[in-house]
Amino acid sequence: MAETQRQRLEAREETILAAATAVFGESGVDGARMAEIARRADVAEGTVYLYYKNKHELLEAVVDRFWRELTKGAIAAISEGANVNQQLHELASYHLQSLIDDFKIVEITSRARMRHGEPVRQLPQIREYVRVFDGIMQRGIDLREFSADIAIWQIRDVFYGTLEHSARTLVLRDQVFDPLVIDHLMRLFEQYRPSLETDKTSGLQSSEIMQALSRIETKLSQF
Amino acid sequence: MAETQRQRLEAREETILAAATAVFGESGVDGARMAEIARRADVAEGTVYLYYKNKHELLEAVVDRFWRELTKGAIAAISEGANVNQQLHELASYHLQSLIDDFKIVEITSRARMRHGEPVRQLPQIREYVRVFDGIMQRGIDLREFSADIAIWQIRDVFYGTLEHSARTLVLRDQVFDPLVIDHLMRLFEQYRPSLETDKTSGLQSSEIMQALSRIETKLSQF
Amino acid sequence: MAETQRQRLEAREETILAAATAVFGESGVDGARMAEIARRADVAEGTVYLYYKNKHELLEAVVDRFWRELTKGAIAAISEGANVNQQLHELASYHLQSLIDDFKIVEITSRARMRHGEPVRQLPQIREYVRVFDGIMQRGIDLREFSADIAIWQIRDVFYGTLEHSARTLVLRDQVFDPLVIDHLMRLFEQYRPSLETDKTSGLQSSEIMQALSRIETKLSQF
Amino acid sequence: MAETQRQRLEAREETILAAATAVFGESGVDGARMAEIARRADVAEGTVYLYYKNKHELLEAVVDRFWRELTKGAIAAISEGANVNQQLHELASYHLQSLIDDFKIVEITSRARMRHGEPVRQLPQIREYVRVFDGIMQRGIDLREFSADIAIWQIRDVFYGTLEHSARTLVLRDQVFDPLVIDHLMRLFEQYRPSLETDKTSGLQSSEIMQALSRIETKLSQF
DNA sequence: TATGAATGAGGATTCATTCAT
DNA sequence: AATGAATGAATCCTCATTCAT
Repeated sequence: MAETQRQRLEAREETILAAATAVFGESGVDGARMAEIARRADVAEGTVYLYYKNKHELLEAVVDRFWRELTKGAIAAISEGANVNQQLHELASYHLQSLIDDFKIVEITSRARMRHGEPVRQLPQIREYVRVFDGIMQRGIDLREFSADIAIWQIRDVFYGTLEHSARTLVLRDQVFDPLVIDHLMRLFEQYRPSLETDKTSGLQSSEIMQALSRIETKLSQF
Repeated sequence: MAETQRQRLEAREETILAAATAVFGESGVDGARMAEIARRADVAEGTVYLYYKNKHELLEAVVDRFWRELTKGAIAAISEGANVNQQLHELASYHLQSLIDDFKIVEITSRARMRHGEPVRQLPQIREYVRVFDGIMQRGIDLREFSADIAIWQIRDVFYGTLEHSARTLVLRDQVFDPLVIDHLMRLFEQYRPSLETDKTSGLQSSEIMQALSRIETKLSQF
Repeated sequence: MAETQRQRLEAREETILAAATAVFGESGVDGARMAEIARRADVAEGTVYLYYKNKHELLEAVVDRFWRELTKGAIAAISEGANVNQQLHELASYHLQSLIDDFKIVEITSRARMRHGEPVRQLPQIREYVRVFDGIMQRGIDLREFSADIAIWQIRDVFYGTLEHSARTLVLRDQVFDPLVIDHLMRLFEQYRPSLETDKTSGLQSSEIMQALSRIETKLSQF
Repeated sequence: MAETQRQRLEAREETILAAATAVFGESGVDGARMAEIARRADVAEGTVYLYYKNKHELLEAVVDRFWRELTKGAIAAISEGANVNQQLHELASYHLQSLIDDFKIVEITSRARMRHGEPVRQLPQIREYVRVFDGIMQRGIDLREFSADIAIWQIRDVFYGTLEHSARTLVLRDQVFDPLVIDHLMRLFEQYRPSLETDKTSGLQSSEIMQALSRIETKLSQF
């Protein structure tokens, strides 16, 4: 009984959060109406305030949930056994698709960072999400797939920056996911690989090619 | 006399625009109060409406001016005689610094794109600004400093995306211009240089092989 | 309970409507302030908008109610069994008194007819009110108390026109109901009674001759 | 020169008045914009205030002019030598047509009567206009064309009330001048004629018929 | 006398939040 | 816990009027 009761509450909270996410996404922070959120969640206006103190806290919850879900999805999207390159490819694809789907929420995120008009450094959920990328990169370095002297934070800016900008471009043009974007980005990452002597002398036996082939094998082994 | 009169009007319009830019930048579109803008421009509220029909048109004017000025500044920042690499370096530095200074206006730009709630494809001023980058890249290709087979739009996403993301990171951490960001970005662009001699000797160029492999991977990932 | 709740809402709506009627009556449409209406109804400004979408809809409701009540009152004022003359007398008295009491609302009525700046032909409530007069007149014709060849719409203009003009005159002079006005109007209506016996004996009825002459005059005046 | 100067000023005043009349007529008192009036008069906004202290005084001037012109027109419309009936016919026709043309100004008249929110008894210009009707009626009494025991003010209410109401009806239905309205009204006035013995005994030799014939003769003599 | 840019008070309307039921 | 009617502060915009030129 108590269990059922609690479950009902949690389900309702989730319903409200989903409705809020949709409305914030469609109308932006200031365009979103608490009444509309309540209507979509099929609860009374006052009920929303039983779960969230005010509009800003609801926004925070929406943003929080969004990045948590994004993190969960990212982890799920990555093939555990795959090599670093493959994983980056998967993460990039997942990120680009997510941005295309929910660009508005990402834009809104900066608003949730505000506390009394002053910006808060960084949301912990985003830190968590970023950690997925960082983990892959670090593993790449550990596995000598990436040079040890790269600065992950710089590459991170390239990775997420490029994907965000690409997503915005695509969304503005009503276009959908474009694999070329991912391919181009991944090719860029070749630069971060450690330079091997063999690389420079031979044309075909380069490690790049070997790596690409290994990724393809990995992929094939998944069927 | 008539000249003086007109100049006074233009000066006043500029004052209002500057005040609006500041207030929009500090408070965002919906947070900005017309009364505050008027106060800062030291005019009556009604006066603002003599120059701009409503808040949204004022916003459009602000955004328009911002990108126009940005374009002017970018062109001025680029050394005409310099080589392509140097020009890109200059543009990147200028762009990063501008973003750090006026990040909010960039964020706000998307709001100015709205017409009757519906988004407009692209603002002509931004197209103009982007053309500066495209021009340099095209010149790079023409001068054989870049491979002829690169897609400028993809590189553009990397360039602007990385700088925007870096700027946001820096701003969030209250940091200032970091030359490392530029250096890293420029090193990344080495990749777009034409293949080296060794590549040209082997019948099948490694980059072509890489591209073919990439296409295969893409295809595979779609299953 | 639910009954009580609904009653409370209806009572409140009525209170607002009454307050609005008073304020519109005193200050005219544009002179009326929503804040003043709310104050008189003893509700918050926002509350008015829960019941009426905007000022114009409130005005429409006020006008609608006025004419409905007028119709109700007119029907109540007429002695059902009385002869046509008596009924007309009662209606005229009731109408004159109503106009003296609420002249401003009648004047305002034309404003409620506006939709998007364009006038609407006729309000259904007024049509309903006018039907009371038309009914009596028709009954008078049926009962041979009035000639069959009268045009009700013309007599209607005389009836309401005279009463309205008289009411305006009285109100302007701060005077009250004057039974002379009614008596005079009723005496005028004698004219619409069927021709007397003497008329019926002559082959060509004098009224017919008069009508023919009148048509000739009309024709002549058009040159 | 001084003459020319004064004429120029008077012409300008007249232009402004004409523009104001048009705008007040189209948009009503509160709907009328001083800027629009100035625009139509082809003067600057401030110039209007050189001629009229404020909007209300301009309104008063407009109404004043309207009724003055109406009086002038009415006097011109009446055939000096004609008999009373004919003159009433002419006045009624002129009044109905004027109302159809400028109904809005008549409605607006009541607004010009306001002084500090309190209504003023009656405008002198209207008194003047009404005198035209009264004069004809008095002459009718003097010439024994009307009974001596009628009350002119009561008949006046019938006359103007009927015409105003008819005009409103016609305007609302987008119709034009309808001679039937005048005919009906004039026939109603037969009632005010002194009752003659001969009237009641003979069917055809009634004074009414004679009078109508005399009106026709009058009319014909005008060609 | 004429101009028209500038003023700023005023008002309709919205909507986040509260609270009696 | 849930409701939704009520609140009223807050804000964009209009426009009659003024006044420096």
